[in-house]
Amino acid sequence: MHRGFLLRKKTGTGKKGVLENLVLNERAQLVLQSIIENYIQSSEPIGSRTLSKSIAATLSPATIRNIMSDLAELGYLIQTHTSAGRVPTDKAYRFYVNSLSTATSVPDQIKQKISLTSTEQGLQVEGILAEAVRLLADLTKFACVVSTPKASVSRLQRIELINISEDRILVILVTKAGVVRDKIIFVKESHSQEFLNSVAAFLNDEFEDHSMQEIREQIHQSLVDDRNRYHDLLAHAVRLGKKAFELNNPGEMLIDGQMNLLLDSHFHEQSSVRPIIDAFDQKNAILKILDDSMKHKGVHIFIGIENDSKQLQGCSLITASYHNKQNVLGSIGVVGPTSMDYKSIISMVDYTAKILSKTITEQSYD
Amino acid sequence: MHRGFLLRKKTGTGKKGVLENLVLNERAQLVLQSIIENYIQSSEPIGSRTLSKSIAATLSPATIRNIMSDLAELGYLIQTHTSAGRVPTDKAYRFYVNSLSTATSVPDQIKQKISLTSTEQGLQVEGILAEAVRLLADLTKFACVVSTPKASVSRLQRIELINISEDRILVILVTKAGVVRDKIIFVKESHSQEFLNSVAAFLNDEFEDHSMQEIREQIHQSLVDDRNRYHDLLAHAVRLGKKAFELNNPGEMLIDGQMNLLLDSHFHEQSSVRPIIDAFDQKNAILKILDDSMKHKGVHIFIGIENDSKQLQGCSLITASYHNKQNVLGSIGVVGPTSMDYKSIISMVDYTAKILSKTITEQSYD
DNA sequence: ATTAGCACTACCCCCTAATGAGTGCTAATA
DNA sequence: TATTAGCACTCATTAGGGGGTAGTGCTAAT
Repeated sequence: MHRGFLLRKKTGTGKKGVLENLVLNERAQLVLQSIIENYIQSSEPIGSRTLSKSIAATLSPATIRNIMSDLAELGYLIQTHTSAGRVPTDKAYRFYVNSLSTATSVPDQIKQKISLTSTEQGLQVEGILAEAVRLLADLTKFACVVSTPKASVSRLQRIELINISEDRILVILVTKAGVVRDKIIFVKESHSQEFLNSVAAFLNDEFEDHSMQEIREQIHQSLVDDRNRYHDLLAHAVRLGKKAFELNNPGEMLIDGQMNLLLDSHFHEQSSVRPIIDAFDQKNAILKILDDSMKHKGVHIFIGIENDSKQLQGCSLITASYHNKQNVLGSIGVVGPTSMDYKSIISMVDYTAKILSKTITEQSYD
Repeated sequence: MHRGFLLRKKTGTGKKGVLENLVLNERAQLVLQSIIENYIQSSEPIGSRTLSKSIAATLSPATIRNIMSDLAELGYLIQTHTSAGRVPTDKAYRFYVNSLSTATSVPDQIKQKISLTSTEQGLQVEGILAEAVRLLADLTKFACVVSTPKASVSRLQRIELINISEDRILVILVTKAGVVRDKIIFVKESHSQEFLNSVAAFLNDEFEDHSMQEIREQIHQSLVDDRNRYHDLLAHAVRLGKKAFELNNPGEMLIDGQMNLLLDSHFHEQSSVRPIIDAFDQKNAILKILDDSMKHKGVHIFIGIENDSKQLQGCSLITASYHNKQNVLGSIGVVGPTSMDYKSIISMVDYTAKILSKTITEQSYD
């Protein structure tokens, strides 16, 4: 048993023998990294012989075998069958991405392709997002998702109330971020358009530039506080406003390039893609990841088994949030095989998110 | 050569020997129909022995072989190789759907599933369409498409102009059909919101209930006719109106269930699905079919080679238009293999389109 | 600590033979 | 004359067997 030589004490801790407290020595790291990179390219099990050729350091196949054997014991590699080469585990990919210098930059050639033309066309945010997600899907050849701006953080640009029938009012909300949302609210009594105009004018006056969250809170306050009860316009404004600003839309997301997954060579069998497709249909698992990724800056990586959702444990997600001048609005991400080329995909997602932020900021309404 | 017995003179024409003028005799029709139905179920070549068991009339395999041989000569069947069973051609499917009694009704069990709940929720038309297309995709297990209401035929409910920056105005158009469209127009001079309000009020007054097409024509007329040139408000209204009503959106469509195609057993090889996926991405070929299908009532069927677009010649489309009280708005359809179960799919598309029409009519703004 | 050498494993590819579902043709039959 | 039984033939599919190969683990030598 020669496991000992492969490990090295973590600086600072004196513990020994407990695997979790130990760190791979440099040579083992090199071998592991090399296996991963080879596998990402070929998506075929890597053997000691192949590796001894491609690796920088000159190590004999036998030595590599020993190292590999230990790496396997530590859970970084597995074999599909006894006499097959080794395949990296999710733990290995995690090691790999952690060891990546975060500053991989996108090749100029690709940078040129990442540009969003929408602004000139006068497209809304949704259009820009659609373009971004399609672009990223084309570039990465995987499936891509983007969450639309969170309603709660966006700030009000304008509200319009349109009388469409006895008991229905069409509400149109325009946010500073450039999102137009419409919904219908039902009312008991009929209102004239003139009256609705005054209500809208009042709400605009009162709430322009406030976040939806704030607005909801203030309206709630007004309802508790009955000072306004006797002022007809105000009372109506508050009542209609409550309905109008009631959150509603469960958070949307746009998807593109799902097909890429099915056509991708990394997913040899269709059965492995099936759960992922289902996750796309149900949306919530992916939305949750996108939401979580809004909380911290930078690129987020979720590798296979790390995902809470069982359906997503066969794939990896790479996400990055986008923002305008004031707020983080949502996030954009790639869904691909755990054996994807993390290095380049990470940089593409990062760069695309930045361009997306820039484009949206430019065309925000303030 | 015993081709003669299989054919029967078309009633009324005396011509003979020209195949196109002849019609299959009843037994041949029965055999062909049986082959098609078997193939639709199994998607495997049908042999004479298999058929002689499943067919209603008692015919020996040998007899069936003779008939099949003739059907093959007439272009209804092909063999993948010499000693394989027969597979129906697109011509056969055309014969088959033409011979279907148009009045196949949907089983109650499925009828129950076809219901659009959106109305209560106060969802817009786009939401209803999204729900309809998803429903149909789930039901048929194929890909489904629906075209959004044509801008040109929809009638104006309301227009809003919102000043969002020095040189940009957000235009919101609400149509009677319940579609809310927004776009940004660029202007040279800045306008106050009050001014925009008067312009909007004028446009609403003038054009409510007119179709977009009409509005565009009338505005065009006003521009030629320079009567209004000296009236400031009018002049601006016409100028802004021109931009606002300029059609732009190239006709949209919603897609769902693309994945079903890739997972479907009828498309054995992925390569055969590829062109169809590409057609989805490019949209125009499918949009054209949906547009065409709006011109006539009822269900439309496009089988394989009948499609103008090469990409779609490997699949069949079944479409039906939907409408509100006044106008045909768009159409909804299924894209599947040429060997799909036409009987049930046709009835599902038909029924879904009807429910869709009903739902949209109910929530139209008049 | 590293490496060379060797026995062993299991997949993959190719060849072959057997199977079987299907055809077309011909002669017999009703 | 239309139908059917019989038969030879075709060809995809499957199973089995051997050789090749890429890989492993172990041991002994360096």
